Amino acid sequence: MGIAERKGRERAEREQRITAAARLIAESEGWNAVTIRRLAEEIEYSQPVLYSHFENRDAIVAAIAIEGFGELATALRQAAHGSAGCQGALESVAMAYLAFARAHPALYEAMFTKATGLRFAETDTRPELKDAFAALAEAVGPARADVEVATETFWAALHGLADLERSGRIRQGARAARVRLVVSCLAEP
Amino acid sequence: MGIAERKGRERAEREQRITAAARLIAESEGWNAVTIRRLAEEIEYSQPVLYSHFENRDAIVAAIAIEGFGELATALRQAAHGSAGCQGALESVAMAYLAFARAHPALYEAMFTKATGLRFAETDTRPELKDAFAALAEAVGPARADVEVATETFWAALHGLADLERSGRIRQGARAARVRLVVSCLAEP
DNA sequence: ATATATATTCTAGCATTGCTATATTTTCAA
DNA sequence: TTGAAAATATAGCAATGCTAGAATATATAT
Repeated sequence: MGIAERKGRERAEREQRITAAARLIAESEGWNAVTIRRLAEEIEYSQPVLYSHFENRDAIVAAIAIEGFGELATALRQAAHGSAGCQGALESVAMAYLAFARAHPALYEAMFTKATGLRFAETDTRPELKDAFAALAEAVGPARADVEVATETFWAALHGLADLERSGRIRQGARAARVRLVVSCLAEP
Repeated sequence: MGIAERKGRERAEREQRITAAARLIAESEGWNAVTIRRLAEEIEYSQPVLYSHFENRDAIVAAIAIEGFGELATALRQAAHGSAGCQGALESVAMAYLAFARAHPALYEAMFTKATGLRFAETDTRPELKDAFAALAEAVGPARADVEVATETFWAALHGLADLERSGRIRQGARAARVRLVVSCLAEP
């Protein structure tokens, strides 16, 4: 009997609707507008139902953050493959990273400032997180010996640029110049 | 009659007590523990008094963030003067930046993630913000032609490193290596 | 010195939030 | 069809940011 399967499917669907609604609201009105009541209304169930899917509000944000890391990884890989040459790929990846952050500000916020509980270097690290790091390492790797240090530094530079751009603390216009500086640093030995 | 002066002094003192209490609580228990009720209790006044000093809770965080930028500026300058040579100064400044973020995590959080409303490149930008940027530029400046781009990129790299370290997403051990990489990039033409 | 006006502070409460205990309904198997 | 179990809803708690209005203290003018 496929009853259990159907129920499982329906639950997964509803869970998806929850995160989708949360993402939509967060992107259009900010994370403060993402309340349990609002989400319950959106999916047309009562509030306690949400707690049968997620332990608490933060867990919803964390789930979305993990989605985001998966999407970021594919976006970076797509950029890497679209461009030939080491330096060209690095620059493409860097620009893709910043574009991603700019296109989904609430998602990026979930990934890097809301869901701080998601560690990287631990045993329970979700594959999506490792994969995003790996996508960056692939772009950095071929050109350098100290891959890990270089990748961490590359990531930090990109994240810093994304964050300071978002908060309007560095000029929006000089993005390309800053990326060129970062990339030129990492491309050479 | 110095009555108005006395009142002004008392008000300023009370305001200082509010931000001091908020900072203390934030550093020891996190920003969630910084509630208006808690602060009111701490300064031994009723809650509405706080609203005669600050428009709302966020304004308290913003005031603390500005304090933080001032302190960061002096810390960076101290590091720059303590070390001779261009490259040496750059590295000292970088390490001082990361140490500052590590020593006052709640303060740093206030500066860069809580008080997002504080813009840099606008007319109403507080001098403390400009000064912190200037302190970085002083360290970057002598070695480069494109000072502004280089300073923005330097800042972004440092902020990214601080943020990813704080959230445990890059290894705590390799800090020096990453800083060396960043500095070597900016020191050379 | 006293009364009045002004400034200051407090009490009490509203609306919203995350979350949960409990009641109710629906679903499935015997 | 009926009874157990799973799923869902109602109602409410405690905490939060914030504010209206009452009450108190303070300074000035007579």
